[in-house]
Amino acid sequence: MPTKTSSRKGRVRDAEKSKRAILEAALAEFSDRGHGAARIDSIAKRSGVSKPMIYSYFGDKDALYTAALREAYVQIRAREQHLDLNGPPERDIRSLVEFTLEHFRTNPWFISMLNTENLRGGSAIRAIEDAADIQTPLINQLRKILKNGAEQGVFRADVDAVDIYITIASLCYFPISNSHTLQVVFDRELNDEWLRNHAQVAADMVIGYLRLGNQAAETTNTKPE
Amino acid sequence: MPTKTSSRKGRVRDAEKSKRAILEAALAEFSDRGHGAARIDSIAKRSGVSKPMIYSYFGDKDALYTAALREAYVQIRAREQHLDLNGPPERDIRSLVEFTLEHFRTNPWFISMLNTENLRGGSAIRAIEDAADIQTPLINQLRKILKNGAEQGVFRADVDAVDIYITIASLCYFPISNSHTLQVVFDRELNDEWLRNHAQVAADMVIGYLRLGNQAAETTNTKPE
Amino acid sequence: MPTKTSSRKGRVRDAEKSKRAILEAALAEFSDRGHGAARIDSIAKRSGVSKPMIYSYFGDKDALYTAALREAYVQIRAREQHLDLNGPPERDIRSLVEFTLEHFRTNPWFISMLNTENLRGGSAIRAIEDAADIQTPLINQLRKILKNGAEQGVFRADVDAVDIYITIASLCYFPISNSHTLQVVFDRELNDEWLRNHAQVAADMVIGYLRLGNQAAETTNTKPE
Amino acid sequence: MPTKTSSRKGRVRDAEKSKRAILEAALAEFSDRGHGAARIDSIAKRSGVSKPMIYSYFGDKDALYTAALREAYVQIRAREQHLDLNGPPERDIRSLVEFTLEHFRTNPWFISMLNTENLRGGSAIRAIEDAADIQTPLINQLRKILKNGAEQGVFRADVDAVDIYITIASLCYFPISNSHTLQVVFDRELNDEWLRNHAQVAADMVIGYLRLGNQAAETTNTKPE
DNA sequence: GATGAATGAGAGTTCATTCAT
DNA sequence: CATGAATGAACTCTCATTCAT
Repeated sequence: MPTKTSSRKGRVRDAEKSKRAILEAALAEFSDRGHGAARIDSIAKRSGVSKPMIYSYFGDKDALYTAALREAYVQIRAREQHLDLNGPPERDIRSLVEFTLEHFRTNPWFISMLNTENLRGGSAIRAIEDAADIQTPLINQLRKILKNGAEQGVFRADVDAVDIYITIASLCYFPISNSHTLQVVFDRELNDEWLRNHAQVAADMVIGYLRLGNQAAETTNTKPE
Repeated sequence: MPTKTSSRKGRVRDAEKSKRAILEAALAEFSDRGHGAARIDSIAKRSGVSKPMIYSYFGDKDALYTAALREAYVQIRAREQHLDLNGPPERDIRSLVEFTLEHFRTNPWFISMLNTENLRGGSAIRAIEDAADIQTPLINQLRKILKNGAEQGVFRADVDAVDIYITIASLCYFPISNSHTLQVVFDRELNDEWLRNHAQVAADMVIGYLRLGNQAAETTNTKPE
Repeated sequence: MPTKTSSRKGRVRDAEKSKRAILEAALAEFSDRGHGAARIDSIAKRSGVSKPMIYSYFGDKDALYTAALREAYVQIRAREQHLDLNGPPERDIRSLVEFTLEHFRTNPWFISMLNTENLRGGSAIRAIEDAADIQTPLINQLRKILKNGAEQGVFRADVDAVDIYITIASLCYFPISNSHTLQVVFDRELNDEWLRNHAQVAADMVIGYLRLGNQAAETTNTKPE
Repeated sequence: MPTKTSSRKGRVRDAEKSKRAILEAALAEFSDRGHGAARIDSIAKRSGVSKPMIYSYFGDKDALYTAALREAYVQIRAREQHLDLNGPPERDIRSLVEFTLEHFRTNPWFISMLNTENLRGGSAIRAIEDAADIQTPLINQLRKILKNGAEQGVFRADVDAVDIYITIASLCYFPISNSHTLQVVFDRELNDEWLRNHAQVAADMVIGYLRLGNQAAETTNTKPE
């Protein structure tokens, strides 16, 4: 990684630096405005790099969008690396839920990118070769917690980490991703306080479900006669 | 192509018919492709109405989009009218969750519209005057169930219907709205079977949370010291 | 063919008229500058029709180019309709040669289009469905003359009209199509006088070849031992 | 990739080598794609020389094109040097025609360059100072043959070598340069066999014209009364 | 009132050419 | 010198919107 100093006038002449600048600008632009409304011109301005460089480095708008989507996962993963949970299992689940919600709350561009991509049918994520490798580390943390909980006899053992992660993500993602419509339709402010409280509700739900002896779950997980 | 009558009432009905056709075409187009990629031309073709008519009836693209968003709520509300729950509260919650998930699964255009609108910052939904009035009837059903449950002593009484509805919606919405990315990142198919099972898990969670004597909730709903 | 009168300001609002204007402008532009250097903007200006109409009517630049190429053949064919030869066969051949050269000389855009197309590998002409139908009427005239000549015993009977036409076209086309390079390389002006004389030389050559009893031709048409 | 020597001569030779590489790449590119579609980038890649070098050596695209056009003549002249005819005049004319057609057939880039240049109006060829000096040696061969033929009494003496050369070139050039359109319009394959036969027809025509006592020529080479 | 015809404004993309190391 | 990095200018093509019959 050669750290060439940048020349006067802001023109970089350092391919790696320019690529990074473009990628970050693209991520910002695509998450701000979505794929359709994003403008290559705007990405050029945001990044301080001219349009032809963007095309030279990334190909076309779709390829740049795909790269930005990948970058969204890469960045979110990096931010998740700091989490390390070592408390009692129930405590850890609660922390994980809190972290997840806070994570989404403070990185709304990630939600934007995911929503944009899902609206577009997932073609870009499917084009990312290492997409499965890129999956959030949260899932690994969760796996560990569930294992510990089961070994300690506080959690049931018949649950799948991915399934549980999806419920946690659901509870943390939706109120943020859909806050605009929810606030208008329910005439209620989903502010930080509400979200903090919601995290506790979500944690309660998940923990309640994970506990052993939750007879409701056991009897109803199969369709009632 | 019904012969246009020249009577005043005939004209009026024709205008209404055109408006409806446009609205439905717009809803289809906007939910299919999002706001940015939606084409007025395509809406004209889908509806069989000429573009100038569209402009004369609705103003411009944004206004048409707003009307289509409103129409999305109106249609989804209509589809929800059929639900009427009268069983025991826990059973009713489960049915409500099942219905909600099924509802989202079979009306993906609604999810598309909501995601599109939230990505755009909610300006359109805020421009809909009667947005609060068109809120989903599900919330009313839920209110009734919670009241019954509390009166019958099976549910706690300190919960808010909107809050609970949001958790239900979260659990039912996210795995569908984000299915493309989830499937790739977790390399797992979120097919109908998975969703059916997920509905049970979601119901278990919500019911577990609503039950009286849920100690986890009691001890953790307040911030830890 | 509705001949709607044009409105003020030159805006035509007559699809057929606009199409014709575009086609003629395109033919002029493509023959003036070749495919690569032709500008849609310029065609818009030449035709008095806006760019979007061009795209709406013809698709894209390549399709427009193909249409212009076809138009070149159509127009040249129309101009050739006037020729009707009824003299003695030798006289008719000479007239045909003179006409052909004059034809190329006064319609240089046709040569430009053909050269452009051949440089491009012929993809457009192959895309024209009725290209074979469009072939120059000169060939039919020639066929008639050759038949008469053979019947009257002045021409040999073993020649093919297409082959002969190609030699006539060669002799008439090349000195015009390549006049720029020829003039510089041979430092000689290929002006109208030269061309007029050249037509006689060409006619002499062809007639000489067609005559019966041309022993040289007979003995050499097969490779010598 | 020969190690560059640091000696003066080595440098010079490297520069020459680069120039040659560029010239050949440019000739290939310009004849492959025409002036408009030729890419400096592609020439850089083909030649293995960087773009700034190309500009430093040749100036700009047009200058490079001009140099490539000159190179085309130089190369074609070199290839023509091998021809040396010493047979009887009629035989030599036939050989010259055969050689010319074969020459065009096997060096289609030359035809491409000439057509491109003529489409562009000849500005580049006029800018080549020594263009008249690089004229094809074929003309000199022809001059010699005509002189011999006249002296031996087999050819008329009143013909001009350039004029005759142009007719020969016409007959050999056109069926190759225009093969794409001819094949489609006449639905006939102008393959190597056809071309071989065509060379004999062409030779017959020219020889017939050159022979003494060609009465048709005598009576018609002057304007008819 | 209804619509085919029309376009201004702007988007993505390309390429000859130059900069700066 | 030699070259990877960079861009201004221009081109093709699109689309929301309006005109004129």
